[in-house]
Amino acid sequence: MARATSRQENRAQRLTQILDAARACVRADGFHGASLSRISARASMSGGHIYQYFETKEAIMLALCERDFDDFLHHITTLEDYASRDEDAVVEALSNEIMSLLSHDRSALTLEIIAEAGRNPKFLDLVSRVDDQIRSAFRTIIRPFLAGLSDQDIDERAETLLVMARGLAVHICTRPTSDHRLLATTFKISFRGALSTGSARVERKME
Amino acid sequence: MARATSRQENRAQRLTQILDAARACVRADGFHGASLSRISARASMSGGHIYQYFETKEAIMLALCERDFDDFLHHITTLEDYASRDEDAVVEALSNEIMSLLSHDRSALTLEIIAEAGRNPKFLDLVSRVDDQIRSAFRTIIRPFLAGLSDQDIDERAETLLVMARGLAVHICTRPTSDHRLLATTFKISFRGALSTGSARVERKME
Amino acid sequence: MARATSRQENRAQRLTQILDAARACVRADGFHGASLSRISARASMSGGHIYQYFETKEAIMLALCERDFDDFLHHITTLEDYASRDEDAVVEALSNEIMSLLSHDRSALTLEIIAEAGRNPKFLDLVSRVDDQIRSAFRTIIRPFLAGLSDQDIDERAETLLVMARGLAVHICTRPTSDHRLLATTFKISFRGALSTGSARVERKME
Amino acid sequence: MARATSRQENRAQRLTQILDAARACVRADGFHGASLSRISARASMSGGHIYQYFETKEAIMLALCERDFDDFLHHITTLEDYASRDEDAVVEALSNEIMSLLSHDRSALTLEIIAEAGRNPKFLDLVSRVDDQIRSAFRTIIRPFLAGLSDQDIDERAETLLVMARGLAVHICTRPTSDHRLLATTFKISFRGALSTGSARVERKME
DNA sequence: AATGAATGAGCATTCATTCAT
DNA sequence: AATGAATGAATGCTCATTCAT
Repeated sequence: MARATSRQENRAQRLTQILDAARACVRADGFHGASLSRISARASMSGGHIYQYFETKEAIMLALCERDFDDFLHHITTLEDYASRDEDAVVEALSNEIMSLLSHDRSALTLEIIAEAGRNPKFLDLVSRVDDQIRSAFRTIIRPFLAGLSDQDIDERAETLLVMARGLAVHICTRPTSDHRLLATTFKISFRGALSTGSARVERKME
Repeated sequence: MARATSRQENRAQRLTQILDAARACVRADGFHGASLSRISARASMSGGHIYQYFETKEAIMLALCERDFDDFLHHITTLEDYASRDEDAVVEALSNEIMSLLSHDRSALTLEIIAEAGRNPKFLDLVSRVDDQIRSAFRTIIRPFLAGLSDQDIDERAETLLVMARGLAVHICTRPTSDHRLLATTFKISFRGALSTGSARVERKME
Repeated sequence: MARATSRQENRAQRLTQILDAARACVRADGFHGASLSRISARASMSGGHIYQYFETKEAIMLALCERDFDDFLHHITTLEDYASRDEDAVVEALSNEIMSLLSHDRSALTLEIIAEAGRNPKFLDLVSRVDDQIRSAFRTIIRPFLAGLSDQDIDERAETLLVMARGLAVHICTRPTSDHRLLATTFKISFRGALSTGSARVERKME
Repeated sequence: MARATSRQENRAQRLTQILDAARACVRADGFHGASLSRISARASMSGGHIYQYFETKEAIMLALCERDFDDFLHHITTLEDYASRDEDAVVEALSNEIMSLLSHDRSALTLEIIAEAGRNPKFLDLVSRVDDQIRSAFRTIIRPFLAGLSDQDIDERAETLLVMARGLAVHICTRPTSDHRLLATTFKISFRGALSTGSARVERKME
């Protein structure tokens, strides 16, 4: 039993080693630029050994994304608790949470994934699944403040926040020196727009 | 003289050939995956010949991005004419313009560039320059509607629109089947938020 | 004692497991293509464990061939009983026996071995030993019908049958849909030629 | 024109270089054992350069076989001239021709191909095409001597010679020291059997 | 007896780039 | 201006084998 446990632990640790190394390499060289020989060197393993844990390089990348997304989603779902607070508090808290989730490290990986998703359906699936959950969380959070609106209206507003979150990830990577507070503020501005019932006018004009 | 002109024209045509081919290859395989042998085949030129126009593969990619960005900026600057219209008209018109600029084709290329910019300063420079111009255009457009606000306030709102534009590019690639009208609406919602002077409250809370 | 027996039995069973798995893998992928990891998977053993039964992959292959050849030879030697029958009966019976020994399965393996024997003396030894025994059996069978001929003459005729048997193995593999009855007939035609004393003329011309 | 010619010549020479090197490597290590790095070294070319002439290693091997087979077939078809000679002369001449075509070198390659054909349809096609032509040549040669026999009878006899030819190739590889005269004799013995009309008895007994 | 972790060399193939023509 | 021959390093991946447990 102790033996088996230690083996499983060892295996889990190896997986972590590989994914950590892969993450660092992807950050340095991108998905395609990250080579298995460099990943294995960074993981302090022989090249061949990695293939006892992952069947292909793509599998490593997918696992890496999944791990990252799982972590992200775990935090996202806790946001739903904000649904019961008052508007200003929610805007404030959610914006800060979003910003803290969007570390430079994670954002860079996210952009790699998104670029890859344009060509590889496996990655697109991953992205879609995360999108769905984020959208759903946002919907839950904003619905109480938009009592009179239709489901479609609420969906549009949730989508707005999702678009902003994606845009923030881009910004964090392309403007590495930019002020986080400024970025948080842009999210709040959009958030206010999304919570404003007055903007129903927009819809009317549209149709 | 006629000879010289024709030479220059020939050269310009070759450049176009190469960049068009490179663009198609990048869309199919990404920056890293696009190989010079495939680019040269698509451009109907020999592999070696390309090196009389570009020193490295990276130079091709940079030129490709520059060409795309120039085209984008040319359209963006024309947007500044909207500055004189009334609010609803501007929201409506600008949103539609943005959406039409963000073709799937261009968005996909933009994401490649952005991902690359995360680790290659030459690409980051390119992206930053475009960002600056877009931001500036947005500022010009929204300023008339936000008469009493400080420059910083206006900057925040312009930045919001820029973030949204980037987020929309992401969305267009990762949700290829999604409704363009929905995406346009999300931009409008943010836009309304950015034009709302009431959201000054947000700022007060922040500091 | 019982323990020892069971140990030996266990070992024998393991050997069989390995060789059966190796055979299946060789058939699927050839000598070179058959990998130890696939063999061990098919044998339901760990990769490392196999090395307690065989020192190298080559040793497995040699053992596999030996086992197959032993089985083949066991059948071949029983053919010598035909020596006492009348000519037509022997031609008929021996041809059928040969055909039934040359299953597609065995023939495919034989061809692998023969190709390997061309460059690996260990396999060549194996093949030579089997050849010798087949030749000897054929000699015993045909001698009664060729009373007046010299040993050399009889050797030539036995060799003829051996060549035909090898050729049939090739044919069975390269013409998988071909009629077994046709192949049996070709053997009979050669057999008749080998039993015909008239063909002594041929020899005379030769020298 | 001179330029173009020299280029084509250069290319043809390179192809020959590669195929010669491949042939030597296959003889030494077999189809799968022959590595491209060794082939390219033997051909005095860089590894990558070979891929401007052949798309895959398999393509090299197929081209190698085709070249060998073409040469073989070119000789085989000249055999049909024997059809007009008298029986003894034909037996003598054809047997010697066959033996001279079956050099050790070619036979070894043939065995590789045959073993491979069991798994790879592309090689099987190659072998089948050659088989068909050899069979056809044999048929043309023996028909004049078997005037009264049915087409099926003649087919059986032609097939007999084909089986012998294949068996001889095997023998030449597995008994490298064996006497070529002995092997020629075995072919003659079968040949006599195939030309004997008396063996019609065989057929009668068979059914 | 049995596992499977671990290695490092080797594989076929592709690549950006250079150069003689 | 234009070709495509040529290079050699690098890629993802598989292999036979060893070893600690």
